[in-house]
Amino acid sequence: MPRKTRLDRVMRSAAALFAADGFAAASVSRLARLARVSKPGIYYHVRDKEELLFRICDDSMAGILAGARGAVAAADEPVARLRGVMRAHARFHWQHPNNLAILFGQMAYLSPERRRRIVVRERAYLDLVRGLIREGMRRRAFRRVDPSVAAFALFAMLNTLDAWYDPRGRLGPEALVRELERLYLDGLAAPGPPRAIARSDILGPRGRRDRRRCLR
Amino acid sequence: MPRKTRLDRVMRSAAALFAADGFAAASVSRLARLARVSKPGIYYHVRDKEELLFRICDDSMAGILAGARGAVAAADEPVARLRGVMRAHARFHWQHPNNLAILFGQMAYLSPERRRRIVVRERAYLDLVRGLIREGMRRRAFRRVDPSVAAFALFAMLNTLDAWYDPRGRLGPEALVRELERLYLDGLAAPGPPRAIARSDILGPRGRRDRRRCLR
DNA sequence: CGATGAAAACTGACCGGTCGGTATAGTTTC
DNA sequence: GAAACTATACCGACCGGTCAGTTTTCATCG
Repeated sequence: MPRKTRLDRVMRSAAALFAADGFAAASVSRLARLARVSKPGIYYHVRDKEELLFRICDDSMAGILAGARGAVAAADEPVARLRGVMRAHARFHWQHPNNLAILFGQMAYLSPERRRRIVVRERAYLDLVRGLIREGMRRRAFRRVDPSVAAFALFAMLNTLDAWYDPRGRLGPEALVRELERLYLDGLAAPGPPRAIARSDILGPRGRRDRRRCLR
Repeated sequence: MPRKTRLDRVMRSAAALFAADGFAAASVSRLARLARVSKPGIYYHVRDKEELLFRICDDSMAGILAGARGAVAAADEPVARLRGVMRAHARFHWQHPNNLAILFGQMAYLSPERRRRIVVRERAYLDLVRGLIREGMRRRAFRRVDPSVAAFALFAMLNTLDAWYDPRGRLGPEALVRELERLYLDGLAAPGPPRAIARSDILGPRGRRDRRRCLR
């Protein structure tokens, strides 16, 4: 009955429905039923079905961008800043489980003009991360990589989380994001000169429990 | 007029259409027009629209799996094998630009039974890569990571290539895949003890042209 | 070799149903 | 009394899929 609640309920249901069925396959009638609103009641707030999608994408990009900017402001070292950005991105995903999937997978259904408005914000996010990587390279904290490729690889990892990660599984959200940080920053290959004797070989075997830590 | 050409043309057009419009938004009439076939001519070969999607997914998974197994057989070291798998995956993507996007983004539209058949093959691919990572860890070629997370991160990078990589752009396919290999294996962070002097600092500045190579 | 006939490959027209969206008229809420 | 709805009925467009009938293919036979 309060003004905002109705539209909010519609938007929330729309996010769930679009994420589950895809924008094209989701029907407004089903959305109305799901949100316990009449169909004209939806069109009272919204010009067309596409506007629902646009609002979801727009709000999501705004939230992600705000999170990233906050993370950058909260640290002054490139590695810490990038870690913060990754955590903020992941946190947004836990809090809005549907939105990233929609943003990543359904944005193509927006009209060119509306899509352009999202792409602008997306570009800003990309530029922020690329700039972070470039700054890290300047400060010798990062290896020389292609900043664009590195940024896209990061987004790929984070944006597809919902496709394969189950928060109720073996790894909790914090453990997962730590694992991703390590993987992205340190890579998969063992450290040390490629063909030389690895440090761990010299140090000899240890207890299994903290193998991980000693290789850090 | 040869038997196979017609169905092949339909399948090829279907892959293009599904990738461009999404499975739900792609109509069989448009597909028929695109493939220069009548609509019943499509249903002569195929029970329903969904079977088109199933065939694309099934063929794609078979191709990717075969490529990965070939790459494993062609090398005997974990790093080389993983590189081979990454290259085979990327090569499949260049050769069938639509298929990975469909496999990754449209598979949800399959019926449960058909989807299960794809998931089984997908699981085989995942297990292959996870096994590769585990073997590499045993041989001390890889750091101690969570094999599942590492495998999914790899797939995320490779499967979303089409969303942001333009083969006609600055980086050619070979250069890109090399960059991804380096990023995935060596990570973003600069090597060496975190707070010690980096080797490049001792060696002093060099010409810009081969900065990259000297850090390898 | 050419005729042939049946199976295979294919087509134009059409169907029931659902879609996004609207019109109208009435009801609740502040 | 305006804003925020609901109920209902409806629209034209297009959807996936089917049917009855036509063309093409091709092994077989004279």
